[in-house]
Amino acid sequence: MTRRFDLARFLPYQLAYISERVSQRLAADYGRSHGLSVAEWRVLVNLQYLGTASVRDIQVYTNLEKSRVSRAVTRMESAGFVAKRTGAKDARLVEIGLTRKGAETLDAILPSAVKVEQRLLAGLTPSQRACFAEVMEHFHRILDDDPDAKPRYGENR
Amino acid sequence: MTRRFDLARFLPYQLAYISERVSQRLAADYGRSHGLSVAEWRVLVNLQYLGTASVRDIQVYTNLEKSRVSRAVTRMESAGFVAKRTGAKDARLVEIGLTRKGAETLDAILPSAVKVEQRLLAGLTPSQRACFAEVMEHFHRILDDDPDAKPRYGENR
DNA sequence: ATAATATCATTGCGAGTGCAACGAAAGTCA
DNA sequence: TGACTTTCGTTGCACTCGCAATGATATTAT
Repeated sequence: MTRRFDLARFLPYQLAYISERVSQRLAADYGRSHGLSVAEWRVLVNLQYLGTASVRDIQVYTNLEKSRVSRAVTRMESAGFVAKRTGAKDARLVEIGLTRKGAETLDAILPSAVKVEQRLLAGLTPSQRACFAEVMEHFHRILDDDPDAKPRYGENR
Repeated sequence: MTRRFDLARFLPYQLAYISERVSQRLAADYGRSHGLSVAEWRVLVNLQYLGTASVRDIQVYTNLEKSRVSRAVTRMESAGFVAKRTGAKDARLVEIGLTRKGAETLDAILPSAVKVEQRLLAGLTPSQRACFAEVMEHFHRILDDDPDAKPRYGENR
């Protein structure tokens, strides 16, 4: 019989919990006001960052399943946030870009998202922030060396 | 037009990413060997910790939707991991407990889960661990004070 | 050039999830 | 006691997700 195991002290659970709590807080802003899901939010942000991108580009950068990206893009196209067209140079790719409406929506959302992040980080000393970043990076490196963990960026590449 | 926004540097994304990566690594163990989902894993662990519990107890402790708990319990009952019976003192409650098979399964899984956690924490200095814990607690406190965030424990209580 | 292989995006399917509604069982209060 | 309210667990519904299979296009090798 394994010793008593307290989920609340279990690192993976702690990470999942804080992550979910922060994520929900964020969604309270962009979900309520514009009906966006997490996947859609990430796609939107990625498009602002890259300008134009294929499904695969977005998949790698946002760390979402490609089918999830594909569907998010489809939904957002119906909603008028993004425009899709077949790749000019490579017809397998899809060139996805923000519409004016998509850009405006993002501009309306981003400030509050950034504010949430700032509130979370405010009150932390520089050394605390640095330490936190170190630890996160440490976790990633451990997983990088673990053959049973998913590679750091996307499923491939 | 908001300034270029790099998702990779965005704290909520970083938290979601590390959480998901760790979670998947964990599921690689208990999912592959025993076909458990995250919800089922949490329920199992909780039952070992509490001995016997109601759906509500589990919901609060594991931070899962009550319907999610209810269904996880149903699935695990079919699988023979847990036993349900109507509450003796309060007939609204359900008394849920591990079966021998459930306990044995958990004992088979727990060590590898603990090892994953230990590998993640190994190599961190005591001050790094302390700092990390501080920062996590800090995030929670910020959210505790945020009316738009979900309360820290469950939806109520 | 042509056949074999690889890459990209979409979709069908089964399963899981959140939300709201519901029924059953306490609890409350006059 | 009897009406009203609250708590607990389940379920219907619509939706999303992951995975594998598919079709289309490019790339590579013979």
